[in-house]
Amino acid sequence: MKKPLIILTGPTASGKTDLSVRLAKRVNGEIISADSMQVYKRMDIGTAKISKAEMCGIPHHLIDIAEPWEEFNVALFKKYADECIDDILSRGHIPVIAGGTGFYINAVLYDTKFTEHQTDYKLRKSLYDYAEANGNNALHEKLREIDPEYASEIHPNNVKRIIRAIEYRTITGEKFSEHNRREREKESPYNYAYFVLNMDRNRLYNRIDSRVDKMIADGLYDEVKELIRLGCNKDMVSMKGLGYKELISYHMGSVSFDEAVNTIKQETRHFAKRQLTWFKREDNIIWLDKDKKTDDELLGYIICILKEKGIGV
RNA sequence: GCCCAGAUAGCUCAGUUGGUAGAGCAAGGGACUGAAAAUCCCUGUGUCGCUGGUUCGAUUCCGGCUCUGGGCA
Repeated sequence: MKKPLIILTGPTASGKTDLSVRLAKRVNGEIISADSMQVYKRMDIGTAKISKAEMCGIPHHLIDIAEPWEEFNVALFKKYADECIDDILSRGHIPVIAGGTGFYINAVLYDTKFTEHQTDYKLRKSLYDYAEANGNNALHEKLREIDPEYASEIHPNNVKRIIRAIEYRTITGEKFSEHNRREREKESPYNYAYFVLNMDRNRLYNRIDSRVDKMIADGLYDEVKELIRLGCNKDMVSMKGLGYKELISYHMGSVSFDEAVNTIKQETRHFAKRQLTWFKREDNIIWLDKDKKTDDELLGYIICILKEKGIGV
């Protein structure tokens, strides 16, 4: 008997948070956030983090679990999420994954196996320097020597990925392509329903623009200044978040305030598009069209599907 | 009113010594398995302002017109 799991996601600003709370209430569920930025404390405004009041008493997990200067990644997320799911099920509730990081969702949904090892920053740096000095193609060649399969899949300019593949091979002795193929073949251990919110592109973009304006009005810059005061800098993963990196640039004087805000809007629109690309290639997605249905109707539709699949309810 | 400079892809512009055009950005599409709000890849036909003329052929040269900047009165 597979464990039940509900996933509710969608591009940024599509209205996930609201609907997820209503859904959790309805099915006696608890929410696990799958959001690579909401895991960080002190980053509330820029990540559109849900407030205590908005939670309406529904337990939310994996929010505010790391400091912005701490390391966080998909492997840690997967470990914590697994623990949360077991805990929630053991108490007789249904786990509801809500959040926009498709990569994190997949890790849990397909039970991706992450080996026990630490990131090798020294190796990463030396490989990065190698690419700087000899060109991306030279680094790509290095990968081809140890893992020709992955090398032919990955573009020579995708230095970050190439470095990871070399790092993986160096640390584990296994080819990255082997690992990927093995994990891709996996079937989900869950009896799941994977819902993705979507709406007209222009409407989504307008919502993004006005949400960014609201973040600014709500004091996003003060939040960023406080993070800088605490020692955060642009090289930290947390500070690569939308809204943070741009306002750090403004704070350092490299762009005007208006330019920074416009860049946040632009980059967030690009991000939403990338999220949709991710969801589109997933199997078994159930699309929720916000243009054609109200949230009440969508909720009814979701419940209907959950009943069919025998999940909760 | 006169003079000058523009008018080319959604935007900013390049270009064609006359053979119907191309960059950046935007937009669209895609990849992704320990940085993922990251990283990376692919996609450029548009009455070349309108209208006459020269020419085998004009977006390109010439004239007129319209509009937009700037200058002079």
